[in-house]
Amino acid sequence: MKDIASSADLWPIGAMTNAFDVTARTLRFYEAEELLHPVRRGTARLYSARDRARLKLILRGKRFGFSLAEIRELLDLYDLGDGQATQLAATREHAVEKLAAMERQRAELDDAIADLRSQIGEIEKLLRNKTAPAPATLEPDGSSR
Amino acid sequence: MKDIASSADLWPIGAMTNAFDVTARTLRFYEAEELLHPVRRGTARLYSARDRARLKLILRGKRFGFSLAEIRELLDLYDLGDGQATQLAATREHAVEKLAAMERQRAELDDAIADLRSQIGEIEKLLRNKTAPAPATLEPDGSSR
DNA sequence: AGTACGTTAACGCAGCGTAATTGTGA
DNA sequence: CTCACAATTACGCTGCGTTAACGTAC
Repeated sequence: MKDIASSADLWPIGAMTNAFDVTARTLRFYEAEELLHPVRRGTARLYSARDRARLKLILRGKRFGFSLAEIRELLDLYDLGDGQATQLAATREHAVEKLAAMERQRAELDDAIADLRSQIGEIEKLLRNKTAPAPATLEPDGSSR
Repeated sequence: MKDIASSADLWPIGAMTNAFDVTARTLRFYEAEELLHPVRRGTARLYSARDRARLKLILRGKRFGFSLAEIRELLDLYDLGDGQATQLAATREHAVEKLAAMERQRAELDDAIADLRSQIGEIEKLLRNKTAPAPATLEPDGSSR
């Protein structure tokens, strides 16, 4: 019998470092932190498509400032356990909370973006009529919104 | 002559710590990091409305994970210098880049939010028909989109 | 006006806690 | 390559001892 199953899309650590531009050391570190769970063939690590998907999420999470702890929590939400209803319900709760937090974060980011946009507008205004005195920036108490 | 001008909305450090819930130590630290530039009366720090607006931006920036270095850059964009046209144009360039970066960040956050939403959908599907085996999560290569 | 006293804050530099690697020697 | 553990680096403060300036009360 051909042994197709054993090479079923499992990547060794070197392939991972090439594909994702992380060091092997870091992959082992993530494993120690329980973010990844490659299977072993003997002592060598083999990463499945699922591991690769998880790594992708990890790296994305890092890019916008989530800590590894937060990322682990997120990943756990994606790992539906054995499907016990109560367990699932708890996971759903947790996910909904996390979602709300992320949406708040996006709202703040939107505010910051809007502020920066209007600041660019101010700069361009100054550039157009290069004579006006135009002192103020940052309104005293831009306040609520 | 009444000395109205001297009390022109300048807050001592204690007022700041109360209003913003930061320690005096932290305010001094931010000053050392050139994020704030309170004026001095003698040796005492006095914070203007502009300083307060900046602090507000600093705290918001922190809330969504910007480093102090990034925040300082942002603040600098809000500080239009003496209005030299070339200088202004450079500032505008910089601001536009920063804006693009923030928009990329928001796009990634949107992706993460969408992923989490759909994951919640999956969980709820499982909760509805509590019999299905339903193994998979995290598509092998969710990829480009 | 002078002065005592309590509060508030300045200074400065070492140290701390966490997070995320990274190095090392086997 | 593996493992376990120590060391490092970056960040963001934080503690603390000491001194100085104020503000009100007498």
